[in-house]
Amino acid sequence: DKYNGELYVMGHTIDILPMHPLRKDSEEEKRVELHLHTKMSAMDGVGEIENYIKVAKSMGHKVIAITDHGVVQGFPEAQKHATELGIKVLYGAELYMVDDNLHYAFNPQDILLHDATYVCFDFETTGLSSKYDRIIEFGATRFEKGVVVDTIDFFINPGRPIPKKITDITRITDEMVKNAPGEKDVLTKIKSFIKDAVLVSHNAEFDIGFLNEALDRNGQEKITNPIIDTLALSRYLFPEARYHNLGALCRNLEITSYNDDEAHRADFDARILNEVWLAILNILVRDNMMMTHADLAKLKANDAILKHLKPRHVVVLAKNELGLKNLYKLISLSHINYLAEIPKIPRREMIKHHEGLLFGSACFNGEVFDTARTRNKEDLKKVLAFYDYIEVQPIPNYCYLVNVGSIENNKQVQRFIEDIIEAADEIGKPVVATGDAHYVNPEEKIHRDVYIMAKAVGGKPHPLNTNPYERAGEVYYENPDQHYRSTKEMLKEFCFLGEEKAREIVVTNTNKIAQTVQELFPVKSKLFAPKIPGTEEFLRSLCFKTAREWYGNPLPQHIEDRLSRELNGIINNGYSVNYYIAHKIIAKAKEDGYLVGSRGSVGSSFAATMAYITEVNPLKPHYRCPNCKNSEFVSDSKYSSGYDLPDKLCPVCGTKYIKDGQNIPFETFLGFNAEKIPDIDLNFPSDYQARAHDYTKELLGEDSVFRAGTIGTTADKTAFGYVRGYFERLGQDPNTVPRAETAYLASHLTGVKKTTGQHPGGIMVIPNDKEVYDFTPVQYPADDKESTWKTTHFDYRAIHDSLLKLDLLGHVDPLALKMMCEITNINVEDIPMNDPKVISIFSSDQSLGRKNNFLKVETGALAIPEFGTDFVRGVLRKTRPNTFAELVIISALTHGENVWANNAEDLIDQKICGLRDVIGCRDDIMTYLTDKGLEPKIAFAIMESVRKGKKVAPQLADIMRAHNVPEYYISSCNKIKYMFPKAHAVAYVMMAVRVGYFKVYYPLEFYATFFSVRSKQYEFNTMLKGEDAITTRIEELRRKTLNRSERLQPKEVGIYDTLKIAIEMVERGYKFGNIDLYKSDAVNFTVDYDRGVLIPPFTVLDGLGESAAYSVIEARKDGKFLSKEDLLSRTKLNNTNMEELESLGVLNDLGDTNQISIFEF
DNA sequence: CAGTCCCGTAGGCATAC
DNA sequence: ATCACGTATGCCTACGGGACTG
Ligand SMILES: Nc1nc2c(ncn2[C@H]2C[C@H](O)[C@@H](COP(=O)(O)OP(=O)(O)OP(=O)(O)O)O2)c(=O)[nH]1
Ligand SMILES: [Mg+2]
Ligand SMILES: [Mg+2]
Ligand SMILES: [Zn+2]
Repeated sequence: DKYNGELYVMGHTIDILPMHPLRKDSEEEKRVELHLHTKMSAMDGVGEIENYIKVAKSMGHKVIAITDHGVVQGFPEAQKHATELGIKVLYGAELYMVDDNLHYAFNPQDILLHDATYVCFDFETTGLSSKYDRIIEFGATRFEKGVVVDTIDFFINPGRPIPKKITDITRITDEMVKNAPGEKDVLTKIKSFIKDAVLVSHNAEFDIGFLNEALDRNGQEKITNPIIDTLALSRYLFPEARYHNLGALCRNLEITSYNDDEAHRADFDARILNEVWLAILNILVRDNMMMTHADLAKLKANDAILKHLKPRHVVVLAKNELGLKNLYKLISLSHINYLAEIPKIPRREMIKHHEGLLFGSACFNGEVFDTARTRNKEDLKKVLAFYDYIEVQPIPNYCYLVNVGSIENNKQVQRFIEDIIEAADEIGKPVVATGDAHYVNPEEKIHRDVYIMAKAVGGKPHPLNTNPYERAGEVYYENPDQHYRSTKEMLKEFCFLGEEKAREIVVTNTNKIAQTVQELFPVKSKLFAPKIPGTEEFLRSLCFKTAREWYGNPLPQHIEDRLSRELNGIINNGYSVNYYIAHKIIAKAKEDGYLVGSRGSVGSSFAATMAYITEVNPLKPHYRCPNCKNSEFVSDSKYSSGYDLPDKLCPVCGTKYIKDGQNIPFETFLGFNAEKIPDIDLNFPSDYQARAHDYTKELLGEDSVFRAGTIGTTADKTAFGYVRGYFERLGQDPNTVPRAETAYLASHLTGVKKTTGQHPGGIMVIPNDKEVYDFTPVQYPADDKESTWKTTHFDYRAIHDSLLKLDLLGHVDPLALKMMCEITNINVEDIPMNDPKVISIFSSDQSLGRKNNFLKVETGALAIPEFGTDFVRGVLRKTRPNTFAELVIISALTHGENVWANNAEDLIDQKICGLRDVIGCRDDIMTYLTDKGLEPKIAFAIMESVRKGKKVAPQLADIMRAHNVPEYYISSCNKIKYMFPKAHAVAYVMMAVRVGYFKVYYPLEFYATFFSVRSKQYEFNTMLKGEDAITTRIEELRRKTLNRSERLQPKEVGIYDTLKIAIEMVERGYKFGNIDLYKSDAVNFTVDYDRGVLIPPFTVLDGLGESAAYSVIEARKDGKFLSKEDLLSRTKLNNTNMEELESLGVLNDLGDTNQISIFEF
């Protein structure tokens, strides 16, 4: 397209080709992948577990491991898809292990530190490996009785070229060592210098490793001198410090003689080290003059060292249920006790929890490969001993190290791999070839490339990025190949070992490991409900007590029957504790002066009504007498809500009847036989929610309640951003990339974990006889140690079937109602549900009494919760409801995709149904189908699948047809994407009616509350100016919505929403007053009854937030503001705030400075 | 007095009921 | 190009300004 530069393909005919075949594996005997990352490896894995499993199946693989970075959040999906395809999953994770017991001393001896003789020394070498590299310089100082008595420094010819990298660091060239003696000729010299002194080195394992290796090579004994490591001591002394190199240690010890120009030469470093050691020695013996070399081992480092200890990757696989639990414990410990930006786990905890687990040595970030790179075989074997099996990976997996120059070339990588295998063979540790897969197929490599290029959460570069700081001129090397490899591919990668050896590590050993692992199912389907002695009886008697208070004693038989039946279901299925707790929290909130809103399917339970958990009464429409407890049930099908019954006096005692009953089946909540696991939902005022949550800890104990966790992943918008960033960093303008390509790439980047979070209200309850680790690991949300809640590592869906949830949600409605009740002195319970004027606002705006109608509204539903949007008001306009029952139907019809639009609306338009016979809520489906003669359980199952947006299964649709369910009904079911339970609709209509009551009868209080708690955005100068200004602005914004090329910014949408309510208020004859330094509240609109206006809070101004607003309230308690200067200095207002206040005329009475102001007095 | 850190404010995004 | 589900919590980032620090 020449106009927009996009590439277009014009299709004339379309042939549907067969699916691209999944990859095969031509080897007969299959390998097992023991190291694999899914999208749950944050900002790194791009392979979908479902696809891994499908490809594994296609390749004939029977087993596959899942080992994400530090987490097990991929387990649920893995189990789901593996079960479907009959693949066995090895459940595990790749953990970050640290050694937090520091080795300050080697070869311990009982020598008094304060008067020992020391040799501080340092080597320069050709590289990091004591085996493959050589010493090129030795420098040392000898220190006796408080004075340096000798120093020494000389070069050693390594007999090989010095790598450029080393010359860059040390400034030592081949030329300088050319005439120096060789290694063999200097050993005696070194030994005679150090004699039997205590040796001090910075990173002793490195220096001593080189020395011993050299001695060994030349047939000499290793040294036995006592050794001190100042690197470990640096961590001990400065646990918070990030860096512990010699320069950093000098800065921390305030040693100033260190300088970068002379550093990294053995003579200089040895001299500095001598100073360093003296300083440390002073600190150590200050408290304990008698401290010995051996005593150093007893020093106990602070936990803060964890943060800066280098983590080593270790793969952990669960062999059985015990192992799974131990794995969950390790995951929890690392995310809670040892969290240090990343979840670390000390080796000792690994050892403690080893039972049921297999430890594998992981990738090049594991200690095995590191040891192979830096140490000799003997050390390597010691390291290998910790592991149950040893991993080696294809050479391309290590390319990062070669690219950045840490390893010379692939040949050297191969040598390290061979060394590892040789050492492992000698001590009988099985070696396995692992692929460390990060994506499924080779062509998906670019998806990971995009993530390697992207910044992780917190702005951190990906560890494999070869130009992490985006320096111009530096290279982004090609990233390693890490797709899911076939046996054939893997054998080829290891052909350098010879056919037999390759087969052993690729096929034989991986299968052996897999065989020692039991097939596990981490997602449990059995429910473990909490038990507290006495709660069942408490609940039963509470419910019957309320019932008798309401309906008399003895209870009418059908009420007694329903309550008993419900209570049996509730108690037998383990819900009594949750009912009990919900009851207690609500009682507490009320005691604390708060309202609690009802919500959710629990309103279908009469027992819940009786326990005051919901305001919804699910019984059939009825009257009951508050005085003599007489009740009267109404069978007239005209009334489907008790609130619509005509007023009536009790025939027995003449008292005005209470009207109630919504006709809701209990089964919507729990099913016929507890087929589903509902939660209990409650709407707490937003400012009370946290307290409600805290109270569960008090009631059940800290170890029994956990906030449900959520997993935040990359979705569309973020994915597009990453793709654009990727092209930008490669120097390409992302706007020149075809949109289709960007979209294609982005679509493959979604679902990758970024962070974790907290469920909006869900509190998971752990039964007393279980531990949380029986179900899930725990963590802090977003790994934030300051969080008041620990969260479940798995999200709610994964543990839905095994644990109960209390959903203590936040909502503005109860908060708003409380505010309105307080300023009007009205009791919520006294607000009628059938006030004709109030009900009329849902079909007409007459009762609002407005002078003008700029927006041409036809109903009064604006600003009524869940009814005030353009869409819902449109439905109201079309249906003009005038009963509570109709509002309930409309509530459900206007929530969820394809419920009204493309569905009920069409049926009504085509006169196939009336408003009262379309599917008007979830429960309708079950009731209707049972009436048609379907088995209740089948009717229930269909209801559940419809409300979840799933189509009715074909067999079930056939059953429906067999029972004469019309085709339109089936297709209506199939279109619904989501549907309210009736109980929820009732609860929400109740709230809407209450809010409507205030809107009709207490407009100023209503608008004050609306603007305080609902409005997201204000444009206060427009609001203050009044009707003309508001209508002009609305018109301007509306024109923008109609204009296709222009879109309203989110902020403008907010302003638009607020102005719509503002104009309604103004048309009803009410006004906004100005901000008043002494009358305005910090955050809420208040009513000025004298002037009949609303006084805005300070926060209506953009950029003036809560903190600044409250500071004004505080400051004015200390007396009047004398001047603008005074106001500015006594509050947290900033200059922009001041300017805005000024332009609104709020500061008219104030002079610029105090002098003038005093003068004016 | 410039650099750094922390706080307040706002907006974007993802997830959930 | 969205004639439509509405309302909630929470995490991350950017930015500007004041307090702190070398
Ligand atoms: N508007 C709207 N409301 C929702 C949606 N999902 C849930 N709600 C409301 C209505 C639900 O009854 C209420 C509680 O949600 P739950 O997830 O607990 O489901 P519910 O209680 O209906 O069924 P349950 O028995 O818990 O499985 O929250 C939604 O997608 N849109
Ligand atoms: Mg629920
Ligand atoms: Mg819920
Ligand atoms: Zn009576």
